[in-house]
Amino acid sequence: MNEFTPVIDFVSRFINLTDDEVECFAGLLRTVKVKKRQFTVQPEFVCQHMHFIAEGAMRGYMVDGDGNEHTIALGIEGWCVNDYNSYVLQEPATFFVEALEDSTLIQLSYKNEQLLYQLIPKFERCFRITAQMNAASIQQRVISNISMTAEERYEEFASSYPKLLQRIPQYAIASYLGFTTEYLSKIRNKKLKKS
Amino acid sequence: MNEFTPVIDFVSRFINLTDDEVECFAGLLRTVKVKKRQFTVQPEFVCQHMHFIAEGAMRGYMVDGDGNEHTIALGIEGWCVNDYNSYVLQEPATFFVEALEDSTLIQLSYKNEQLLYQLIPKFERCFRITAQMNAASIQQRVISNISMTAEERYEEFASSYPKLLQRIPQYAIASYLGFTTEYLSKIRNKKLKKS
DNA sequence: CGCGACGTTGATTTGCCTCAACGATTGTGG
DNA sequence: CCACAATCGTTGAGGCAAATCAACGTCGCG
Repeated sequence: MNEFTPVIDFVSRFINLTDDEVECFAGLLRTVKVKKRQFTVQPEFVCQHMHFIAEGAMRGYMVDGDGNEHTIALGIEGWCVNDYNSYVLQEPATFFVEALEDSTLIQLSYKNEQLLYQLIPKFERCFRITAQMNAASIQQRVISNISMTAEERYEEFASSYPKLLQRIPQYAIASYLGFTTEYLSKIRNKKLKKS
Repeated sequence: MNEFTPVIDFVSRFINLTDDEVECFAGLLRTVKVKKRQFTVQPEFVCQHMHFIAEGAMRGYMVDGDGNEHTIALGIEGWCVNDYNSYVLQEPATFFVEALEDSTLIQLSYKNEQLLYQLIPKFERCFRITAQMNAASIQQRVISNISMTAEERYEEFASSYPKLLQRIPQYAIASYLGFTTEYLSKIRNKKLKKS
């Protein structure tokens, strides 16, 4: 039981690790604390680390030509929020990742990830499975975006992620679901009247 | 050079295989031919295979409560179209995958994929990389959906996938981009007048 | 040939955006 | 510790992008 327990528990859902392997893995990790509003990823900079959220909440978003923000990803404890394109291909990032609260992150550098595959090859398996599950869940989001109205997407979000609904600010949820904060406000208002 | 060359070339972009390994891999593959309008995936049935398109075109789509079709994925030679959720988790599928043309597919069964990981562990790496790239590209689609207008999405699609624009029927493209065929028709009309 | 699949066009409607103004809350410097 | 600003959410009026509905032309195919 140590600072890295959350990640080790997560990984253990996909592969079994010996005590030695756990120690080796932990040796490649680092804990970092970030303050609310601090960035872990910024456009133009190559994303050097995966950040597993041990405590706190993060948000990934882009800013379009009209200055509108669009939330690409949201996450709390147990999730990773990252510009995968940038990290995987080691190219400059195209969007921001920002802390919504003071947070504790467990970071694995790109270099150490490559080292990890050499030292303990079964981690390829672990990250294959998580990447596949991740792809599947993003595909779900595409389906929601193209097939549901704003109100339906809000309903789905509210029932799928009640915890996020409480903790994440409205503007982040609205831009995640693809509409404006004003419209979100109207949806909520409408719901209240119904019940 | 044989029937499986397209897949082997694809895989070789990510990992190096010896001749023995190529032979072993090929032993786990099968070629199937499907006719236009034939399904390779259907709701309620667990998706048992990955299908690499050697020749032809495929389309994944769902039908919503109002009977409207929504295209989730499109693919031609060199792509895979699948219900990843169903395949990865071995759960019943939630949408259809259908041939848009008479097609030749190279299939790898779920069982054989697991076997492959035991026989040649570096395939974990290959599928990790493809899954990560897949996740990154679906994430791009989410960004387009939430940040661009219908017309802009059509423009982006047309310039990114000129080949698909020629080969894929309009109704499939429209429902892929998240609008109606009528509206797509109007966008095209407008473009013609401009030039 | 005749039917079904596919695309087009026009009239009307609507879901959601834009803009603007206004409380409530949080944070910050004097 | 208060004043003032910034952040965040709400409300309303008006506008536009895209949907809906309906009718029609065209092609390919059984």
